[in-house]
Amino acid sequence: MNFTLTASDRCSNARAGVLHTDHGDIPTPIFMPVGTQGSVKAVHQRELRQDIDAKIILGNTYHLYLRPGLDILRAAGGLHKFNGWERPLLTDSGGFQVFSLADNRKIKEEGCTFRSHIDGSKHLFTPENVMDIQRVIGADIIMAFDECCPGDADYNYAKQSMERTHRWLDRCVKRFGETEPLYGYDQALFPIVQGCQYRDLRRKSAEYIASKEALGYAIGGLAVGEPTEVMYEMIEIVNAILPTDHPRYLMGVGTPANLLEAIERGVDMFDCVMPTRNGRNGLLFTMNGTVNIKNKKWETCFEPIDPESTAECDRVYTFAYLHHLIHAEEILGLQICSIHNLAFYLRLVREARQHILEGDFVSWKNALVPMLSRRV
RNA sequence: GGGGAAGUCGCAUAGUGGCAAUUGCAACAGACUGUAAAUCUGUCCUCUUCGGAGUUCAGUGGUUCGAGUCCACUCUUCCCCA
Repeated sequence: MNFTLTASDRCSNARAGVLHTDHGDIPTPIFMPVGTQGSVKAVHQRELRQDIDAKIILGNTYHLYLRPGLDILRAAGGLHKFNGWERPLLTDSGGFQVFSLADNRKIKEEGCTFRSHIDGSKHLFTPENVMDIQRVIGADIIMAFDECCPGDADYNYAKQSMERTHRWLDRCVKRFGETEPLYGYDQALFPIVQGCQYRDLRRKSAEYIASKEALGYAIGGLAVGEPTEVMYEMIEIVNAILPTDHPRYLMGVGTPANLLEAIERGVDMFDCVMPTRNGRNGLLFTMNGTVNIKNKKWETCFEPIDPESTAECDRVYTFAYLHHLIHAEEILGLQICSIHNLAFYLRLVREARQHILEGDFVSWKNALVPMLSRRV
């Protein structure tokens, strides 16, 4: 795997590039739809390819390890074969579940013990076995096992957590180096910057992570409760330290405006459940702002959802019809909302890339951000 | 014609002397950021300065300190027998 930096914006830290993998090229900046359990919820692979043109999607180590389990994934020949997705895949390590399943886990130096949310059984995740599990899943990009620290953690906890994440990283790198891909194509390990909302910790973490000479670098532990401005500041601090010739991946972010602000600050890759989850909950992202399709005002709006969209459903179906489907709890409604939002996110990063190449990214972004944050 | 049962805030329900009144649905809003989420929260008689205030349980009248609840009559609906 390698990264080509195609263009750097003169007025900001925004960049355009291409990430080459054995499953195909990924133009950056890029948004990666989240497919936790080997499926992007409510969206067919056909739609991901044709309507949305997703270049890479995520899977999750914790969820796939619990179900279907490693025996099945190994027998299938890895996740690409199992779910029929022949483009690149990235797996998160379970570090986010250390945060989101806080009531069901215990962190120790060795690793983290989880109680399964499915059947209550106990499992131990260590940096070593998380590398082994991600070898079996077989994503093109795999993530270091970290702790995603809560946004309101105090300084001492954030420091301890960060230092432990660094020690875990060393063990991840060691194990990763001692093992081979199982299915005949390369895998890259991305380390993750932590440090919560503390400037000196973020700097320290970025320096430590940068010293690992990885193929890409991730920024974790943001958008977990801290103010948006703090998040932007942390991105600036970290990206000033991370090498420029490798992709930077901002984990779990965010709103359309968050994406553009982070791109301006030099981020290349994003993933977030927001387009799919909020879509299933009736929220549409558009160039004019957010639409709550459940609201009565859409009952009689017979305009197509988005005539400019790459997704056929956006051109064919109207707001009124979608309003009806969501109220009637028809599954098709969830599908249309999810496809629309993902197509919108991919269009947003595609346009961002185009404007970086054309050299007018900042003015384009500054005009668009206030629109994106409105409520329609 | 005779006998029986029942009418509660859109619908359906709870309530057997202290009640602006239970619960579900519907409706109307809001939240959601490396997915334990097709989930969760709020409002849902009227007004409100969010402290409260005012009118309610088919209708009318009565008993009672106090009635959705007890009594009388009226109206309406359903069931059974002719």
